[in-house]
Amino acid sequence: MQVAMSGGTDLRPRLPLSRERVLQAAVTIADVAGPDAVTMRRLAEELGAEATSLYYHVDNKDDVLNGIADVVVMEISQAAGQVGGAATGAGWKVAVRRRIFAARQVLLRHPWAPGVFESRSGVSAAVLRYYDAMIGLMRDGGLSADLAHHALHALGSRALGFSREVFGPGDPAARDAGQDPADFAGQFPHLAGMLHEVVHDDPDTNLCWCDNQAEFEFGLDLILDGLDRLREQPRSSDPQPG
Amino acid sequence: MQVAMSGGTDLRPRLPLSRERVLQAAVTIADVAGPDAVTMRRLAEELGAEATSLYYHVDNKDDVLNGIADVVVMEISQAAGQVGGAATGAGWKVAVRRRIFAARQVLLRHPWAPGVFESRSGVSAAVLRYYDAMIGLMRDGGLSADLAHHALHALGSRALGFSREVFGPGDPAARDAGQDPADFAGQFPHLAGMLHEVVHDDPDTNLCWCDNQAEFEFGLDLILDGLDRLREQPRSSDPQPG
DNA sequence: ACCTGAACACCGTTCAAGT
DNA sequence: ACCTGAACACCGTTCAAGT
Repeated sequence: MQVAMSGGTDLRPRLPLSRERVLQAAVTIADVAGPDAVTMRRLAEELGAEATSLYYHVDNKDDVLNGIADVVVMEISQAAGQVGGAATGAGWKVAVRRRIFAARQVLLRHPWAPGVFESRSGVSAAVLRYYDAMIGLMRDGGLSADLAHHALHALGSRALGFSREVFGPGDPAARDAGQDPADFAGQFPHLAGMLHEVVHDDPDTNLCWCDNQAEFEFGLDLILDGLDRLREQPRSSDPQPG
Repeated sequence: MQVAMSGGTDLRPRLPLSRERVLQAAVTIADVAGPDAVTMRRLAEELGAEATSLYYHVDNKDDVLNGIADVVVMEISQAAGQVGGAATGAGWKVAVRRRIFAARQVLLRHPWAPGVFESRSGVSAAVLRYYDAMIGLMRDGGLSADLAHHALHALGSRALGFSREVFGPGDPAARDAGQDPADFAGQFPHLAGMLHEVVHDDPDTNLCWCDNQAEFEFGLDLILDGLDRLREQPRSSDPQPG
């Protein structure tokens, strides 16, 4: 029950550090200031300690990033585990869909997480657990082991609730400054034509003129429907080379 | 026709720097030493100059990364432009497929490029040009503007020839060291069961036991086939909110 | 066992100064 | 116009030393 009694500026009792506290602080920093703000020094400051003290509780910065990725994955697993249980037959699709949307919901709170996921190499036990449950749903729904395996690859990051968008975020049409916007239709005729027909002033639209949630659903359903079709009429699910 | 005449260690004529030379050097460094090796100091060393000199030709490091991303995108556009021209009707699918595989071929030479793409925000003219051509193929094939738009989102990074894999690269099943491999089947029963049925000792297999090229094709065809079906029998291609 | 301070090698970037 | 040198603020990480 030790309390810092130094009559200085630090009023907080200074809980002892721990791996969990370090990771939690890192998640908070990423949430409020973005992933680049997660530095060992900033982390230490947030915890009222010195940067070098962190190395007693974590291996290095890479360990911190792996750690916060896992924190989010476990949040995702927990949220996904709370949606309705498995269903048999065609119900596998809605069960998987629900889990994926639950995952997506978690990522809204941690928009930096996809970038950190993609910067990691290898796979943690937390991710394996998440995929294990998803495979279970698919197998219960009647997908073969082969098809479930292909399914995970086809879904890719969508299984975890996100997909990298082709446009942005960022300036919609021009990173190159010296570009004449009036010339847009001349330089990109098909793109301009498409946008002209597609644009709808939706409030949920982002900088790329698109409703990300709707596009995520479209792509996800395209894949899930395709998998369901293969479930019903399996063909050579192992593509021949050549 | 100036040549450095200093009788020092530097024998090379020292071409003057230029944005193009800087970007080319950056691509080379990334190719041989990975993207993290692309630092302003290393870049300068490679060019026989000082780090601070680079700032006369590029804005900052972000500009360098945007630049090398565009170099690769332009390589991709050129390779994709050399495959067979457009086809009408159902031929759109094979035309798009060929372009995407051409893109993928380029990325084999620059395996760091996907990571850099994903770290960029906004979209360059080079990317817009690439997508413009792809939209043209789709519209010629009979896809509506709306469907072509959804298609780009659904393809996501696959349009540029890559997809982020769920597993690795890296240690296949365990980033967490303290894990008993004998317990694998106990902790991840569905995963273990799936792998048991799926594993085939293919030489083209990577660390995740999977043939990345075959999985890429599977996922790509799933999406393209789904889109082609929507082309033939369009339904409400604009998903209703709620 | 847990934390600190000093120190090291390495970043990106600026700016006045050189040619 | 083009390049350099010194300098600054900031990294991740080590290690001997403190309690």
